[in-house]
Amino acid sequence: MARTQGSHSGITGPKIRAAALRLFAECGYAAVSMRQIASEVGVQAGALYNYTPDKQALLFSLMKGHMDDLLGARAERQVEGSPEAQLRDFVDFHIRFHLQRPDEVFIAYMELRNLSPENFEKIEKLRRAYEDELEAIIQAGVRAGAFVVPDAKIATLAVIAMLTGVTTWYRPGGRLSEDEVSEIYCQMVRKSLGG
Amino acid sequence: MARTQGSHSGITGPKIRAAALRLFAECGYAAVSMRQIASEVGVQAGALYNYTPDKQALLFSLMKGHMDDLLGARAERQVEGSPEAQLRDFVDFHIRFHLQRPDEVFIAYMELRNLSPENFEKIEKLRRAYEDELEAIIQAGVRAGAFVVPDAKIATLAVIAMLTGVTTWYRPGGRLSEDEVSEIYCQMVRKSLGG
DNA sequence: TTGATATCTGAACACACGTTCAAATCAACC
DNA sequence: GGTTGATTTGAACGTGTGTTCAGATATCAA
Repeated sequence: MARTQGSHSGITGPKIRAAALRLFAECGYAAVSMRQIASEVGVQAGALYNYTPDKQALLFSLMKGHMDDLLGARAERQVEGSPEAQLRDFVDFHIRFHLQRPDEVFIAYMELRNLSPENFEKIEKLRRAYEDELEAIIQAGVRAGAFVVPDAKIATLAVIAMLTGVTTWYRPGGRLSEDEVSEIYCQMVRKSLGG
Repeated sequence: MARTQGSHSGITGPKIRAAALRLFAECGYAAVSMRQIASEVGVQAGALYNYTPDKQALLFSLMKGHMDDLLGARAERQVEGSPEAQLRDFVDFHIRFHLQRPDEVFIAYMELRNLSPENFEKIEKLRRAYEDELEAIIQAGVRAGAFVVPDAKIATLAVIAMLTGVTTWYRPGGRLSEDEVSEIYCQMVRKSLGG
Protein backbone atom coordinates (compact mmCIF):
# COMPACT_ATOMS: atom_id res chain seq x y z
CA MET A 1 0.00 0.00 0.00
CA ALA A 2 1.20 3.47 -0.80
CA ARG A 3 2.40 5.52 2.09
CA THR A 4 0.21 8.45 2.95
CA GLN A 5 2.26 9.90 5.77
CA GLY A 6 5.98 10.44 6.01
CA SER A 7 6.19 10.17 2.28
CA HIS A 8 8.47 12.72 0.76
CA SER A 9 6.66 12.84 -2.54
CA GLY A 10 4.16 15.32 -1.15
CA ILE A 11 7.03 17.59 -0.18
CA THR A 12 9.63 17.00 -2.85
CA GLY A 13 7.20 17.39 -5.73
CA PRO A 14 6.13 20.95 -4.92
CA LYS A 15 9.68 21.83 -3.94
CA ILE A 16 10.88 20.79 -7.38
CA ARG A 17 8.20 22.85 -9.07
CA ALA A 18 9.04 25.88 -6.93
CA ALA A 19 12.77 25.56 -7.62
CA ALA A 20 12.23 25.08 -11.35
CA LEU A 21 9.89 28.05 -11.46
CA ARG A 22 12.35 30.32 -9.73
CA LEU A 23 15.35 29.21 -11.76
CA PHE A 24 13.56 29.23 -15.11
CA ALA A 25 12.34 32.75 -14.41
CA GLU A 26 15.75 33.96 -13.32
CA CYS A 27 18.02 32.29 -15.87
CA GLY A 28 15.78 30.91 -18.59
CA TYR A 29 14.75 27.34 -19.31
CA ALA A 30 17.66 26.48 -21.56
CA ALA A 31 20.24 27.91 -19.18
CA VAL A 32 19.04 25.94 -16.16
CA SER A 33 20.23 22.37 -15.68
CA MET A 34 18.40 19.55 -13.97
CA ARG A 35 21.34 19.39 -11.54
CA GLN A 36 20.79 23.03 -10.57
CA ILE A 37 17.13 22.39 -9.84
CA ALA A 38 17.99 19.28 -7.85
CA SER A 39 20.64 21.14 -5.90
CA GLU A 40 18.16 23.86 -4.93
CA VAL A 41 15.78 21.18 -3.66
CA GLY A 42 18.57 19.38 -1.81
CA VAL A 43 18.45 16.21 -3.81
CA GLN A 44 20.35 14.42 -6.56
CA ALA A 45 19.42 14.97 -10.19
CA GLY A 46 18.13 11.44 -10.66
CA ALA A 47 15.44 11.96 -8.03
CA LEU A 48 13.72 14.58 -10.19
CA TYR A 49 12.65 11.85 -12.57
CA ASN A 50 10.27 10.45 -9.98
CA TYR A 51 8.27 13.65 -10.47
CA THR A 52 8.60 14.51 -14.12
CA PRO A 53 9.28 12.34 -17.16
CA ASP A 54 11.70 14.95 -18.48
CA LYS A 55 12.71 18.60 -18.39
CA GLN A 56 10.30 19.63 -21.12
CA ALA A 57 7.33 18.19 -19.21
CA LEU A 58 8.40 20.16 -16.16
CA LEU A 59 8.32 23.42 -18.11
CA PHE A 60 5.00 22.56 -19.71
CA SER A 61 3.47 21.62 -16.37
CA LEU A 62 4.43 25.00 -14.90
CA MET A 63 3.01 26.90 -17.84
CA LYS A 64 -0.14 24.81 -18.07
CA GLY A 65 -0.72 25.21 -14.34
CA HIS A 66 -0.35 28.95 -14.65
CA MET A 67 -2.79 29.24 -17.52
CA ASP A 68 -5.31 27.02 -15.75
CA ASP A 69 -5.03 29.18 -12.65
CA LEU A 70 -5.52 32.29 -14.75
CA LEU A 71 -8.63 31.05 -16.52
CA GLY A 72 -10.00 29.51 -13.33
CA ALA A 73 -9.58 32.68 -11.31
CA ARG A 74 -11.08 34.71 -14.12
CA ALA A 75 -14.13 32.42 -14.35
CA GLU A 76 -14.75 32.80 -10.62
CA ARG A 77 -14.68 36.56 -10.76
CA GLN A 78 -16.79 37.11 -13.85
CA VAL A 79 -19.25 39.94 -13.27
CA GLU A 80 -22.39 41.18 -14.89
CA GLY A 81 -22.89 44.82 -15.65
CA SER A 82 -22.17 47.47 -18.24
CA PRO A 83 -19.22 47.04 -20.61
CA GLU A 84 -17.46 49.82 -18.72
CA ALA A 85 -17.88 47.95 -15.43
CA GLN A 86 -16.78 44.69 -16.98
CA LEU A 87 -13.76 46.36 -18.51
CA ARG A 88 -12.74 47.86 -15.21
CA ASP A 89 -13.11 44.48 -13.56
CA PHE A 90 -11.01 42.77 -16.21
CA VAL A 91 -8.21 45.31 -15.93
CA ASP A 92 -8.19 45.15 -12.16
CA PHE A 93 -8.23 41.36 -12.22
CA HIS A 94 -5.46 41.10 -14.79
CA ILE A 95 -3.13 43.45 -12.99
CA ARG A 96 -3.58 41.95 -9.56
CA PHE A 97 -3.35 38.38 -10.77
CA HIS A 98 -0.16 39.06 -12.72
CA LEU A 99 1.51 41.12 -10.01
CA GLN A 100 1.05 38.26 -7.59
CA ARG A 101 2.84 35.74 -9.82
CA PRO A 102 5.79 37.48 -11.44
CA ASP A 103 7.78 34.31 -12.03
CA GLU A 104 4.90 32.41 -13.61
CA VAL A 105 4.07 35.36 -15.84
CA PHE A 106 7.65 35.78 -16.92
CA ILE A 107 7.94 32.12 -17.87
CA ALA A 108 4.59 32.03 -19.62
CA TYR A 109 5.69 34.82 -21.94
CA MET A 110 9.39 34.09 -22.34
CA GLU A 111 9.59 30.34 -22.63
CA LEU A 112 6.95 29.72 -25.26
CA ARG A 113 9.60 28.97 -27.85
CA ASN A 114 11.13 26.29 -25.65
CA LEU A 115 7.92 24.28 -25.70
CA SER A 116 7.59 21.36 -28.06
CA PRO A 117 5.16 22.12 -30.91
CA GLU A 118 2.35 20.09 -29.32
CA ASN A 119 2.79 21.73 -25.95
CA PHE A 120 3.01 25.15 -27.55
CA GLU A 121 -0.29 24.56 -29.29
CA LYS A 122 -2.01 23.75 -25.99
CA ILE A 123 -0.72 26.84 -24.21
CA GLU A 124 -1.57 29.07 -27.14
CA LYS A 125 -5.14 27.79 -27.06
CA LEU A 126 -5.48 28.77 -23.42
CA ARG A 127 -3.93 32.16 -24.05
CA ARG A 128 -6.37 32.82 -26.85
CA ALA A 129 -9.27 31.79 -24.64
CA TYR A 130 -8.18 34.39 -22.12
CA GLU A 131 -7.81 37.08 -24.78
CA ASP A 132 -11.27 36.24 -26.04
CA GLU A 133 -12.73 37.23 -22.69
CA LEU A 134 -11.45 40.76 -23.09
CA GLU A 135 -12.36 40.88 -26.74
CA ALA A 136 -15.96 39.96 -25.89
CA ILE A 137 -16.14 42.85 -23.44
CA ILE A 138 -14.74 45.26 -26.00
CA GLN A 139 -17.13 44.07 -28.69
CA ALA A 140 -20.09 44.42 -26.32
CA GLY A 141 -18.94 47.93 -25.52
CA VAL A 142 -18.67 48.81 -29.17
CA ARG A 143 -22.18 47.48 -29.85
CA ALA A 144 -23.50 49.47 -26.90
CA GLY A 145 -21.79 52.60 -28.16
CA ALA A 146 -19.65 52.87 -25.04
CA PHE A 147 -16.36 52.11 -26.83
CA VAL A 148 -15.07 53.28 -30.18
CA VAL A 149 -12.24 51.19 -31.63
CA PRO A 150 -11.26 50.64 -35.25
CA ASP A 151 -10.53 46.96 -34.63
CA ALA A 152 -11.62 44.98 -31.59
CA LYS A 153 -8.94 42.31 -31.98
CA ILE A 154 -6.10 44.79 -32.12
CA ALA A 155 -7.55 46.78 -29.25
CA THR A 156 -7.62 43.56 -27.24
CA LEU A 157 -3.99 42.77 -27.95
CA ALA A 158 -2.92 46.34 -27.33
CA VAL A 159 -4.65 46.47 -23.96
CA ILE A 160 -3.28 43.14 -22.83
CA ALA A 161 0.25 44.12 -23.86
CA MET A 162 -0.10 47.34 -21.92
CA LEU A 163 -1.43 45.60 -18.82
CA THR A 164 1.07 42.77 -18.81
CA GLY A 165 3.82 45.35 -19.10
CA VAL A 166 3.39 46.26 -15.44
CA THR A 167 5.17 43.07 -14.45
CA THR A 168 8.37 44.38 -16.02
CA TRP A 169 8.69 47.35 -13.70
CA TYR A 170 6.41 46.92 -10.68
CA ARG A 171 8.13 46.01 -7.42
CA PRO A 172 6.24 45.47 -4.15
CA GLY A 173 7.08 48.20 -1.67
CA GLY A 174 7.90 50.63 -4.45
CA ARG A 175 6.50 54.07 -5.08
CA LEU A 176 3.00 52.86 -5.94
CA SER A 177 0.67 50.34 -4.34
CA GLU A 178 -1.20 47.67 -6.27
CA ASP A 179 -4.38 49.66 -5.75
CA GLU A 180 -2.87 52.77 -7.27
CA VAL A 181 -1.39 50.93 -10.21
CA SER A 182 -4.68 49.20 -10.90
CA GLU A 183 -6.55 52.49 -10.76
CA ILE A 184 -4.12 54.23 -13.12
CA TYR A 185 -4.37 51.46 -15.68
CA CYS A 186 -8.15 51.29 -15.40
CA GLN A 187 -8.31 54.93 -16.36
CA MET A 188 -5.83 54.72 -19.20
CA VAL A 189 -7.48 51.66 -20.71
CA ARG A 190 -10.91 53.17 -20.29
CA LYS A 191 -9.84 56.31 -22.09
CA SER A 192 -8.02 54.48 -24.86
CA LEU A 193 -11.23 52.65 -25.78
CA GLY A 194 -13.58 55.55 -25.22
CA GLY A 195 -15.40 57.50 -27.89
CA MET B 1 49.15 45.27 -45.17
CA ALA B 2 45.62 44.14 -44.72
CA ARG B 3 43.93 42.75 -47.76
CA THR B 4 41.08 44.88 -49.04
CA GLN B 5 39.88 42.65 -51.82
CA GLY B 6 39.25 38.94 -51.78
CA SER B 7 39.27 39.05 -48.04
CA HIS B 8 36.48 37.05 -46.50
CA SER B 9 36.32 39.08 -43.34
CA GLY B 10 34.05 41.64 -44.97
CA ILE B 11 31.67 38.84 -45.89
CA THR B 12 32.02 36.35 -43.07
CA GLY B 13 31.65 38.93 -40.32
CA PRO B 14 28.19 40.15 -41.33
CA LYS B 15 27.17 36.60 -42.18
CA ILE B 16 27.99 35.52 -38.64
CA ARG B 17 26.00 38.39 -37.17
CA ALA B 18 23.04 37.62 -39.40
CA ALA B 19 23.11 33.92 -38.55
CA ALA B 20 23.46 34.59 -34.83
CA LEU B 21 20.62 37.10 -34.96
CA ARG B 22 18.29 34.68 -36.69
CA LEU B 23 19.14 31.72 -34.48
CA PHE B 24 19.07 33.67 -31.21
CA ALA B 25 15.66 35.04 -32.14
CA GLU B 26 14.31 31.65 -33.14
CA CYS B 27 15.74 29.41 -30.43
CA GLY B 28 17.11 31.69 -27.73
CA TYR B 29 20.68 32.58 -26.89
CA ALA B 30 21.29 29.73 -24.47
CA ALA B 31 19.84 27.11 -26.80
CA VAL B 32 22.02 28.07 -29.77
CA SER B 33 25.54 26.68 -30.03
CA MET B 34 28.52 28.27 -31.69
CA ARG B 35 28.63 25.21 -33.97
CA GLN B 36 25.08 25.90 -35.13
CA ILE B 37 25.94 29.47 -35.99
CA ALA B 38 29.10 28.36 -37.79
CA SER B 39 27.17 25.73 -39.70
CA GLU B 40 24.64 28.29 -40.92
CA VAL B 41 27.50 30.46 -42.16
CA GLY B 42 29.22 27.51 -43.80
CA VAL B 43 32.32 27.57 -41.65
CA GLN B 44 33.88 25.72 -38.74
CA ALA B 45 33.21 26.84 -35.19
CA GLY B 46 36.76 27.96 -34.60
CA ALA B 47 36.51 30.54 -37.38
CA LEU B 48 33.90 32.49 -35.41
CA TYR B 49 36.57 33.53 -32.97
CA ASN B 50 38.21 35.68 -35.61
CA TYR B 51 35.12 37.89 -35.35
CA THR B 52 34.08 37.78 -31.73
CA PRO B 53 36.05 37.15 -28.56
CA ASP B 54 33.26 34.93 -27.26
CA LYS B 55 29.57 34.09 -27.47
CA GLN B 56 28.55 36.69 -24.90
CA ALA B 57 30.24 39.49 -26.87
CA LEU B 58 28.34 38.38 -29.97
CA LEU B 59 25.01 38.73 -28.17
CA PHE B 60 25.98 42.06 -26.68
CA SER B 61 27.16 43.39 -30.02
CA LEU B 62 23.80 42.54 -31.61
CA MET B 63 21.85 44.20 -28.83
CA LYS B 64 24.10 47.23 -28.64
CA GLY B 65 23.90 47.66 -32.40
CA HIS B 66 20.13 47.50 -32.26
CA MET B 67 19.85 50.09 -29.50
CA ASP B 68 22.30 52.41 -31.27
CA ASP B 69 20.25 52.09 -34.46
CA LEU B 70 17.09 52.85 -32.52
CA LEU B 71 18.43 55.96 -30.84
CA GLY B 72 20.19 57.10 -34.00
CA ALA B 73 17.09 56.76 -36.15
CA ARG B 74 15.04 58.52 -33.52
CA ALA B 75 17.48 61.43 -33.31
CA GLU B 76 17.32 61.89 -37.08
CA ARG B 77 13.56 62.05 -37.10
CA GLN B 78 12.99 64.33 -34.13
CA VAL B 79 10.33 66.92 -34.96
CA GLU B 80 9.19 70.19 -33.54
CA GLY B 81 5.56 70.94 -32.97
CA SER B 82 2.77 70.48 -30.47
CA PRO B 83 2.92 67.64 -27.95
CA GLU B 84 0.14 65.94 -29.89
CA ALA B 85 2.17 66.11 -33.11
CA GLN B 86 5.29 64.88 -31.36
CA LEU B 87 3.37 62.02 -29.79
CA ARG B 88 1.97 60.96 -33.11
CA ASP B 89 5.43 61.06 -34.61
CA PHE B 90 6.89 58.98 -31.81
CA VAL B 91 4.21 56.32 -32.08
CA ASP B 92 4.55 56.12 -35.83
CA PHE B 93 8.32 55.95 -35.60
CA HIS B 94 8.32 53.29 -32.91
CA ILE B 95 5.91 51.00 -34.70
CA ARG B 96 7.59 51.23 -38.08
CA PHE B 97 11.08 50.85 -36.70
CA HIS B 98 10.13 47.81 -34.65
CA LEU B 99 8.09 46.12 -37.37
CA GLN B 100 11.08 46.31 -39.66
CA ARG B 101 13.40 44.49 -37.24
CA PRO B 102 11.42 41.70 -35.60
CA ASP B 103 14.45 39.57 -34.78
CA GLU B 104 16.45 42.41 -33.23
CA VAL B 105 13.44 43.51 -31.18
CA PHE B 106 12.79 40.00 -29.97
CA ILE B 107 16.37 39.56 -28.84
CA ALA B 108 16.57 42.98 -27.24
CA TYR B 109 13.61 42.13 -25.02
CA MET B 110 14.11 38.43 -24.43
CA GLU B 111 17.83 38.04 -23.94
CA LEU B 112 18.47 40.76 -21.40
CA ARG B 113 18.95 38.21 -18.67
CA ASN B 114 21.64 36.43 -20.66
CA LEU B 115 23.82 39.52 -20.65
CA SER B 116 26.64 39.79 -18.18
CA PRO B 117 25.89 42.40 -15.49
CA GLU B 118 28.16 45.02 -17.07
CA ASN B 119 26.64 44.51 -20.51
CA PHE B 120 23.15 44.55 -19.05
CA GLU B 121 23.84 47.88 -17.45
CA LYS B 122 24.91 49.41 -20.75
CA ILE B 123 21.84 48.20 -22.62
CA GLU B 124 19.53 49.32 -19.85
CA LYS B 125 21.00 52.80 -20.01
CA LEU B 126 20.21 53.02 -23.71
CA ARG B 127 16.73 51.69 -23.18
CA ARG B 128 16.06 54.30 -20.52
CA ALA B 129 17.37 57.03 -22.80
CA TYR B 130 14.83 55.97 -25.38
CA GLU B 131 12.01 55.88 -22.85
CA ASP B 132 13.00 59.35 -21.70
CA GLU B 133 12.23 60.69 -25.17
CA LEU B 134 8.62 59.63 -24.87
CA GLU B 135 8.39 60.73 -21.26
CA ALA B 136 9.56 64.23 -22.22
CA ILE B 137 6.80 64.45 -24.81
CA ILE B 138 4.19 63.31 -22.31
CA GLN B 139 5.39 65.76 -19.67
CA ALA B 140 5.33 68.61 -22.18
CA GLY B 141 1.79 67.63 -23.11
CA VAL B 142 0.73 67.58 -19.48
CA ARG B 143 2.22 71.04 -18.90
CA ALA B 144 0.46 72.33 -21.99
CA GLY B 145 -2.82 70.85 -20.80
CA ALA B 146 -3.09 68.58 -23.82
CA PHE B 147 -2.58 65.35 -21.87
CA VAL B 148 -3.95 64.27 -18.52
CA VAL B 149 -2.12 61.43 -16.86
CA PRO B 150 -1.79 60.56 -13.18
CA ASP B 151 1.89 59.61 -13.58
CA ALA B 152 4.06 60.44 -16.58
CA LYS B 153 6.54 57.64 -15.96
CA ILE B 154 3.88 54.95 -15.81
CA ALA B 155 2.12 56.38 -18.82
CA THR B 156 5.42 56.17 -20.68
CA LEU B 157 5.98 52.54 -19.78
CA ALA B 158 2.36 51.65 -20.52
CA VAL B 159 2.48 53.22 -23.97
CA ILE B 160 5.79 51.60 -24.89
CA ALA B 161 4.56 48.19 -23.74
CA MET B 162 1.45 48.64 -25.83
CA LEU B 163 3.41 49.72 -28.90
CA THR B 164 6.09 47.07 -28.69
CA GLY B 165 3.34 44.48 -28.40
CA VAL B 166 2.63 44.79 -32.11
CA THR B 167 5.74 42.79 -32.88
CA THR B 168 4.20 39.73 -31.23
CA TRP B 169 1.31 39.46 -33.67
CA TYR B 170 2.01 41.58 -36.77
CA ARG B 171 2.95 39.66 -39.90
CA PRO B 172 3.73 41.38 -43.21
CA GLY B 173 1.08 40.57 -45.78
CA GLY B 174 -1.51 40.02 -43.07
CA ARG B 175 -4.90 41.63 -42.67
CA LEU B 176 -3.53 45.09 -41.91
CA SER B 177 -0.81 47.20 -43.49
CA GLU B 178 1.88 49.00 -41.52
CA ASP B 179 0.09 52.26 -42.28
CA GLU B 180 -3.16 51.00 -40.83
CA VAL B 181 -1.53 49.56 -37.74
CA SER B 182 0.35 52.78 -37.12
CA GLU B 183 -2.82 54.83 -37.50
CA ILE B 184 -4.80 52.60 -35.12
CA TYR B 185 -2.14 52.82 -32.45
CA CYS B 186 -1.73 56.57 -32.88
CA GLN B 187 -5.41 56.98 -32.11
CA MET B 188 -5.46 54.62 -29.16
CA VAL B 189 -2.38 56.18 -27.58
CA ARG B 190 -3.67 59.65 -28.20
CA LYS B 191 -6.96 58.85 -26.50
CA SER B 192 -5.35 57.06 -23.56
CA LEU B 193 -3.37 60.21 -22.71
CA GLY B 194 -6.09 62.71 -23.53
CA GLY B 195 -8.06 64.73 -21.00
C1' DT C 1 56.97 33.53 -58.30
C1' DT C 2 57.86 34.57 -53.76
C1' DG C 3 57.01 36.02 -49.18
C1' DA C 4 53.70 37.81 -45.98
C1' DT C 5 49.49 37.81 -43.76
C1' DA C 6 44.62 37.10 -43.16
C1' DT C 7 41.56 33.41 -42.77
C1' DC C 8 40.02 28.79 -41.90
C1' DT C 9 40.26 23.81 -40.60
C1' DG C 10 40.19 20.02 -37.65
C1' DA C 11 41.34 18.11 -33.64
C1' DA C 12 41.62 18.52 -28.92
C1' DC C 13 40.55 20.25 -24.03
C1' DA C 14 37.94 20.10 -19.88
C1' DC C 15 33.60 20.21 -18.55
C1' DA C 16 28.48 20.07 -18.46
C1' DC C 17 24.27 18.19 -20.25
C1' DG C 18 19.68 15.13 -19.85
C1' DT C 19 18.65 10.75 -18.69
C1' DT C 20 18.91 5.84 -16.88
C1' DC C 21 19.24 2.36 -13.40
C1' DA C 22 20.94 -1.04 -9.96
C1' DA C 23 21.64 -0.64 -5.36
C1' DA C 24 20.91 1.62 -0.95
C1' DT C 25 17.85 3.88 2.23
C1' DC C 26 13.83 4.92 4.57
C1' DA C 27 9.08 4.94 6.50
C1' DA C 28 4.86 2.46 7.22
C1' DC C 29 2.35 -1.72 7.84
C1' DC C 30 1.55 -6.56 9.70
C1' DG D 1 11.06 -7.06 13.85
C1' DG D 2 10.60 -8.26 9.37
C1' DT D 3 8.59 -7.26 4.99
C1' DT D 4 7.09 -4.23 1.44
C1' DG D 5 7.30 -0.60 -1.52
C1' DA D 6 8.18 4.29 -2.18
C1' DT D 7 12.08 7.28 -2.54
C1' DT D 8 16.84 8.57 -3.20
C1' DT D 9 21.60 7.92 -4.26
C1' DG D 10 25.61 7.80 -7.04
C1' DA D 11 27.68 6.35 -10.89
C1' DA D 12 27.51 5.81 -15.56
C1' DC D 13 26.14 6.64 -20.67
C1' DG D 14 26.52 9.11 -24.85
C1' DT D 15 26.49 13.50 -26.52
C1' DG D 16 27.26 18.34 -26.75
C1' DT D 17 29.33 22.71 -24.91
C1' DG D 18 32.55 27.10 -25.48
C1' DT D 19 37.04 27.82 -26.52
C1' DT D 20 41.98 27.18 -28.07
C1' DC D 21 45.55 26.52 -31.35
C1' DA D 22 49.00 24.44 -34.48
C1' DG D 23 48.95 23.75 -39.02
C1' DA D 24 46.82 24.14 -43.67
C1' DT D 25 44.97 27.23 -47.15
C1' DA D 26 43.96 31.24 -49.70
C1' DT D 27 44.86 35.85 -51.29
C1' DC D 28 47.24 39.81 -51.41
C1' DA D 29 51.70 43.05 -52.61
C1' DA D 30 56.00 43.09 -54.81
